Amino acid sequence: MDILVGLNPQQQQAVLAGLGPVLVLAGPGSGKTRVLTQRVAYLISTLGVHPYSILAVTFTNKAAREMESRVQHLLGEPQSRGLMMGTFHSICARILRREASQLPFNSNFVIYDTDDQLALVRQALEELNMDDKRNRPASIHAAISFAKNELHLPDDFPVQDYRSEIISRVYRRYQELLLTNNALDFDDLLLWTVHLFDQFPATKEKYARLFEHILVDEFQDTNQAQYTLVHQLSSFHRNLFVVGDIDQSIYRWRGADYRNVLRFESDFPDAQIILLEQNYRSTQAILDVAMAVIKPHPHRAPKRLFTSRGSGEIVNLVETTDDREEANFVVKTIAGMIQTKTAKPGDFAIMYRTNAQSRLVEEEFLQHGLRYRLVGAQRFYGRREIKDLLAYLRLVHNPADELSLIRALNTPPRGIGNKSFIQLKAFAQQVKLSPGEAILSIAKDTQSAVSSSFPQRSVTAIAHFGDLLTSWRAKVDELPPLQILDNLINDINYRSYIDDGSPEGEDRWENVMELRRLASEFQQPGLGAFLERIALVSDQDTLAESNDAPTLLTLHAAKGLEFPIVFIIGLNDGTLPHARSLDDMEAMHEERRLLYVGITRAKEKLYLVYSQMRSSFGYSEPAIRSRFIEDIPESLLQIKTTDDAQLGIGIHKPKDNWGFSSAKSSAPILHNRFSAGNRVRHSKWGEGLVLNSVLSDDDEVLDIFFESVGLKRVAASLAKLEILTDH
DNA sequence: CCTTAGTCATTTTTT
DNA sequence: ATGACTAAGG
Repeated sequence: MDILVGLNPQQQQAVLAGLGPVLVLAGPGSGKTRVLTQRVAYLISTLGVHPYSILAVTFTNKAAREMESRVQHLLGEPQSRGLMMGTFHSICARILRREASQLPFNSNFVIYDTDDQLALVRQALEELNMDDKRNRPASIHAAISFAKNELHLPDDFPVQDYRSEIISRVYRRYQELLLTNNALDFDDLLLWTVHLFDQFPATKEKYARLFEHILVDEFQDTNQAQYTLVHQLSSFHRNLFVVGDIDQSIYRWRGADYRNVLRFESDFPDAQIILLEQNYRSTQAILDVAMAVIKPHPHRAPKRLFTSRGSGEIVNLVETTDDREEANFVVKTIAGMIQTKTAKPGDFAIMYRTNAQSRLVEEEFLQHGLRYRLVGAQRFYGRREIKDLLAYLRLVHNPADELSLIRALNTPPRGIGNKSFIQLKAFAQQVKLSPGEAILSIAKDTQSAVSSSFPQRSVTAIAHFGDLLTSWRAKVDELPPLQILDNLINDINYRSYIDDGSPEGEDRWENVMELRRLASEFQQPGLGAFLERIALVSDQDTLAESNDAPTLLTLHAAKGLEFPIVFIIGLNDGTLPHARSLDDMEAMHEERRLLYVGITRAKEKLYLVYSQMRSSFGYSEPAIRSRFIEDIPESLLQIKTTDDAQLGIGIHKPKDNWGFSSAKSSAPILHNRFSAGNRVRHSKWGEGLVLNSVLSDDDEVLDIFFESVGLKRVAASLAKLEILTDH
């Protein structure tokens, strides 16, 4: 049977495991994706299971798509049609749309992102006359989210003290607000689905009978709600196949509980347990470091990792002077290896603890004129122009969405301000409609609004907006998302609003074009699928398909991926482990696991990098190297310093008396355009005095003292500088 | 109603 | 250092 070709005995055992519960404990790089894929193929082709009777839960939607295409490839074309695959969140969204008639929202619900969720918490606080300074919205929201993941509804939210009383009341109001907006937050998707199955046993039974086989990846990162859901869905057939690795559990902070793996063993005492220990990804040198890092972790089942890939190159531990130099080291090293053809640009990954750390590295890439790809959904969807247009689309899809209405109503400005909106809300309440629906009714019949003490001017403006909304909605079931998007971009003249001809304006328009490209992937009429995809994109989903450039990503986003050459930067106490976990044992253990995940992403080469100084909030402070480094025996490491001559890729830099390093080493190709003593004018910062000018790579780096902002370091090619005096 | 200057908080990690 | 939010002016 060619489904088993190339699998080791343990992998085969997993693929062929019989009916009933199965727990696969899979170390990093042990081929668990292959096992999952081949098992699905095996179920369909050999056991004759219908694809639509199989539910496979993956950690990202991208992983689901990949698995689907691999299964298809194994089986030959159409046999895999109907497979239910996706993340917990996207699967729940599908179920909820189908079953919305039994629930207090309709199937056009929108999924609120983090910003919307916070806005709603703020609104709840305000309505309850609570101070949002004393009660931080973010922390209240975290508490609500935590409660939801533990399946606590407002009614059974445990109230023990003053703070939980506050949270309980905000939670209750927050939940009401979501429903009036016909909106769900991320946690609701899980919560409502569990609730649905609880309240309507017949519905639960329908799905439990449907899914003969359920497969769950990354089981160590499920939370209480997801665990319950898996139980409900597998309650009929009990064919539950879960794959996980406690050592790789990194989402405790969002409610995940690796003890679900242990709970599985006790809840299903008859479960077959299969251990995958052979690693097919990394060299032994990398695995040894990984095991040294994870070894001190308490209460873990000791797992041996072994590889047949040979010992490989020793792992590098690199000390740099500060974080700027850290970034410089990484990019220089990469540039060097690309130049000497030691590696391809797509072979590299740079991993860090916090998103903020990407910036210095990005700047360094820019300086070197190298392309890179950045993993992170927030960066794109957080942009103003994207949020604007999505607000319009969501409103067209679901007029009850008040948050989107507020955003769309006055972008671009059309004379409907706060006052008019308050009047609108009052009017809407009178006629028992949501504000969005009220606008539609005003467009139809201006008189009703005028008569209820609305100034004529705002009625006209609102009616105009209502006409637009009505016209878009009229075609929403006929046109694909791209058409709807284009229509509204035209109708509101959006380009002239955001693109003023400046470079920033062009960037904004570029982003709109990117959104159009995303929309064009959806051919079917209707906005539901498109909006849902956007709401539930994971960071990994944004990873561009073409991998011909180094990848920048957080350690969290790196989960499940692999790269030939990996740099893990910022290995300093306070960064990794993060300062926020210093006083929490469990959190500290999770930081260790996070580093373990990062290390085990590497196939050939690994660089662990830290620096003596780190800057945060703009100030540079001394830092000590990560405590986790101390757990690695020195014999496993090649220790380097960037002022070490042996490194020799031009990282060595003499220090000038400002404490800045200046790279005079590279042969100057250009001439200095500026010199110390020049007075210059900068478009934003005004006049300044050049203190120092240094040629670096193919640019001129200037230290300038501006009257307005003080000392700045700029690249002459980027900052448009005008010389005021000549010597 | 929209622009601007000043204040302030912000740094985990993400569906 | 940067950006988001608030209060005052056009």
